[in-house]
Amino acid sequence: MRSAEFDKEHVLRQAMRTFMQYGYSKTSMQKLTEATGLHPGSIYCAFKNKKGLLLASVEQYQKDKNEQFEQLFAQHQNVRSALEIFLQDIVQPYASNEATKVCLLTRTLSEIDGQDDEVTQVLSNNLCAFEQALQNVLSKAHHCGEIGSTPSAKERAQFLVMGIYGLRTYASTSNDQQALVRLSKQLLEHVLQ
Amino acid sequence: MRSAEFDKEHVLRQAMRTFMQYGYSKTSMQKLTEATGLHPGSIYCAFKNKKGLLLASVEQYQKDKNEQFEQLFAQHQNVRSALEIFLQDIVQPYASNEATKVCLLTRTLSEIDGQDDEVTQVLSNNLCAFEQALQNVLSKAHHCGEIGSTPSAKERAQFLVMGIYGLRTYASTSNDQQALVRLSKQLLEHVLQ
DNA sequence: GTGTATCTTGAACGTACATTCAAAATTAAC
DNA sequence: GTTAATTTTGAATGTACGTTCAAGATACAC
Repeated sequence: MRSAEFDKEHVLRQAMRTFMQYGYSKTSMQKLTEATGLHPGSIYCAFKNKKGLLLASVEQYQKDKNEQFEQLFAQHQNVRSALEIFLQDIVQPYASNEATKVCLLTRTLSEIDGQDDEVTQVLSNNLCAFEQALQNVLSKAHHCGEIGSTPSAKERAQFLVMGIYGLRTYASTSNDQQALVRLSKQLLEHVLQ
Repeated sequence: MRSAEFDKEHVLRQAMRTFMQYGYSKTSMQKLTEATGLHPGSIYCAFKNKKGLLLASVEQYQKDKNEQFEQLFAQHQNVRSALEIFLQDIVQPYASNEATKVCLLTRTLSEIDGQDDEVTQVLSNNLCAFEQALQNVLSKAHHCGEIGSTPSAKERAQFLVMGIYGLRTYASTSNDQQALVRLSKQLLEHVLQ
C-alpha cells in the first residue's frame, strides 16, 4: 500500500487556473506538470489523461463556485444586495490582471464546442445548474416580496445569465471598468424590476 | 507575369467558415487546404502563414458584416424594425446546425486572449467598430424621435452589445429556441425603452 | 515562338505535443 | 527488516502540426 502524495484539491485548482489562462488546447501537458508539480506519469495515473484532468478540474471549479454562491446568499437577507455583490465579484477581476477573469465553463465550452460530446455535455449541465441556482434565488426573492410574479423567476434567471455571459465577453474586449460597473448595475435593475 | 488563379474572396469565406467551426488552433493547415482548395505553398505565398490567413479572413468577415449591416439599416425607416431583424438574424442560426452560428471575432478573441497582441488588437478594434456602428444607429433613432436622450446612445449601444454577446453564449449552451427569441425581444425592449 | 517572371505543387522538415512505460523510490503491513 | 504493493520519475515514442522549398506548370511580354 501507498497513498498518493499530492493534495488533489490543490492540484485541481492549479490545473483549472492554467486551463482558464491558456484555454484547453494551448494548455500543454508541460504547462500542467509545471503548474501542478506533478510528473506526466502521475497525472495519467490519477486522471487518465489531459481530458480527465480537465473534467476533474471542472468538477472542482463547480464545487468551489457553488460553495461561494451558497455562502453569499446565506449571508444576505435580501436577494438584491447578494446579487449586487455577486455581479460586482464578476466584474471586479477585470480591473486587475488576474487569470481568474474568465469562466472555466464558458471558455472551455466555446473552445471545445462540437468537438467532444462528453465535455460539452458536462459543461452544459453545469451551466444549466448555475441558471437553476439563480432561478431558485429569484424565486425566493419573489416569495419574500422583493419582486413581482412577472416576468417569472425562470425568465428573469435566463436574462440574468445572458447578461452575465455578455458582461464577461464585453469585459474581454474593453478596458472601460466604469462601463462594466454601469452595465452590471443596469442589468440587475432590469432583472429585479 | 502571371496573376493568382484563385478567387480571394471565396478563399477567405471558406477559411473564415473553417475558423468559426473549429476555432483557430484546431483549424489545421490541412483543414484549410481542403476548405480553400489551395495547397499549403499557395497559402503561405498569398497570406504569409496561418495567422496571416486568419487576419485576412477577419478583414473579409468584417467587410461582409458591415455591408449586411449598412444594407439592413438603409432598408428600414425606423431603427426598431431594423434592430428586430438584426437580432433575429443573430438568433436564427442556432435553430439549424449552421457553422456560421458563432461570431468569428468573439470566438477567436476568447481563444487567443493574451497570447497574441496583434490579433487581439485587430479583433478588439473590429468589435469596437461594431459597437460604434450600433451607437450611430441609436443616435439616429434619438434624432428621429424614436427614443429619448437618456440613457445616451453610447450607454444603450454598450448594453445592446453586451446583450448580443450574452445571447450568443447563451445560445451555445441551450437548445431552447423559444427562450432565445424571448431574450432577444426583451433585450431590444430594454435598449429602446 | 521564346523567354521570363510568377504561381502551383506536394513531398519533406523540424518541432511540439499527448501519451506510454519500465525502472526507481516510497510506503505500509507483518 | 523484509516483502509486497503502489506511486513517482522522466526519458522515449509516435503522431500531428506549421512551415519550407525546389521542381514543375503556366501565363504574359515581345
